Amino acid sequence: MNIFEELGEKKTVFADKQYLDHRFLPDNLPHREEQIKSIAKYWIEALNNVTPPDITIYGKTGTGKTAVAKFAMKQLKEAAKNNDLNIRTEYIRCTDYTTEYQVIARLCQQMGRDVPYRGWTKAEVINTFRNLFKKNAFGKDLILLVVLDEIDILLRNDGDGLLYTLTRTDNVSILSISNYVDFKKFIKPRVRSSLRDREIVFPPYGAQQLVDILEERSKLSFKENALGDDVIPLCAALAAKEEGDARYALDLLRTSGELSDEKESDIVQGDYVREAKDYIEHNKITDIIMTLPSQQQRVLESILYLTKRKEEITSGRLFEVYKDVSRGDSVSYRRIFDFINELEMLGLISTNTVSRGRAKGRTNIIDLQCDTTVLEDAIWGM
DNA sequence: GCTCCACCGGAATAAAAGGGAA
DNA sequence: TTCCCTTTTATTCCGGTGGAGC
Repeated sequence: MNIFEELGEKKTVFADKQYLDHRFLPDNLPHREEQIKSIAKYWIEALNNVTPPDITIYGKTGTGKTAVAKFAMKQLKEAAKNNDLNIRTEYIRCTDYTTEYQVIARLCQQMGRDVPYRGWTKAEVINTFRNLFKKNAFGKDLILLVVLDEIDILLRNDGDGLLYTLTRTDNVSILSISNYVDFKKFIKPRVRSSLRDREIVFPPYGAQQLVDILEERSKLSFKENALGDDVIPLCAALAAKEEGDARYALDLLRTSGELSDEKESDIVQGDYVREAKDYIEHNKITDIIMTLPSQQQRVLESILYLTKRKEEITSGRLFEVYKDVSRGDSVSYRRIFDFINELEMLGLISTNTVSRGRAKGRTNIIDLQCDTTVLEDAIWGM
């Protein structure tokens, strides 16, 4: 028998897993009606052939920002089609397109103009982009709504040039999505003044709200009676503790189901959820570390070494150990400073700057934020 | 040969609080 | 006790280099 067919016949608690993927866009988003309406209230201008105001969305991970934005895009596209208007919506994730050049080039490409990744000057690309709005044979003005997801990443990396360019292009409206409230500190005043944005805040989901979300999705994705009574409340409770992260809740539910299949059980048990929690945590860390550049792995290795020796990790001591580990092939302290910041952004470590007076000066105290055994497995193992 | 940009490091500036002067 | 200075490192600013697409 064919091995794929054989595996395909294995029994499962799932009806269709795809509905548990956080990228799946459901037809309705429970407990986000208000936020959708807020966006619609501004974007409706586009249907009157007026460029809508810019919008900024804040909220922690898994609070439905991306889903709501995409939902609004879809709805607007439908409405525009019905009214025969020339409205375009483009979604760009700034972790994939990390500089002004890349974003503008991507926008050109998505709107049908071929632009090379390199070779052109920034000005050429921007001109090409702006020309898209000029000639319009059909008389109707083109209005572009750009969704910039995780814009804080781009601002940190490349500055506010992109926002400057976009706000100074007629008929472009920006919807920026950020995990951090303070991302505007990266925007200089000259740009901030032209970014007259409306702000919408996404609060974390509460446990009961997460239950509603999970129940809706589980109806689509699990077979009937495949879930134990306590499974959804448990997933919701655990995710509520993780700052109301719906993505995490969905992950837990899916992984619990997968564990259940592995054990060839007909019903997902509450115990599997707890197992799933460990599994996800372990995998998350391993994934992050595997994709880390080797220099950063070395920094992490040094931190692990010092943690195991129960030494207090100051930035100076870390640099010493790092140089030792690197054996000549090391980068400067200046670089390590950046690496430490990046590791902190990833949630692997935490830092705390303290000052110890005249004799000792300032230093960073670094703490490992993940399980040492998991980290050891990831760095040494495999 | 041109451009973008990831990666890098030097130099300047900022920060905090113990130490010492008053 | 108060206040300011010193010390040491964090943090920022900025420019250089080289690989890669064109």
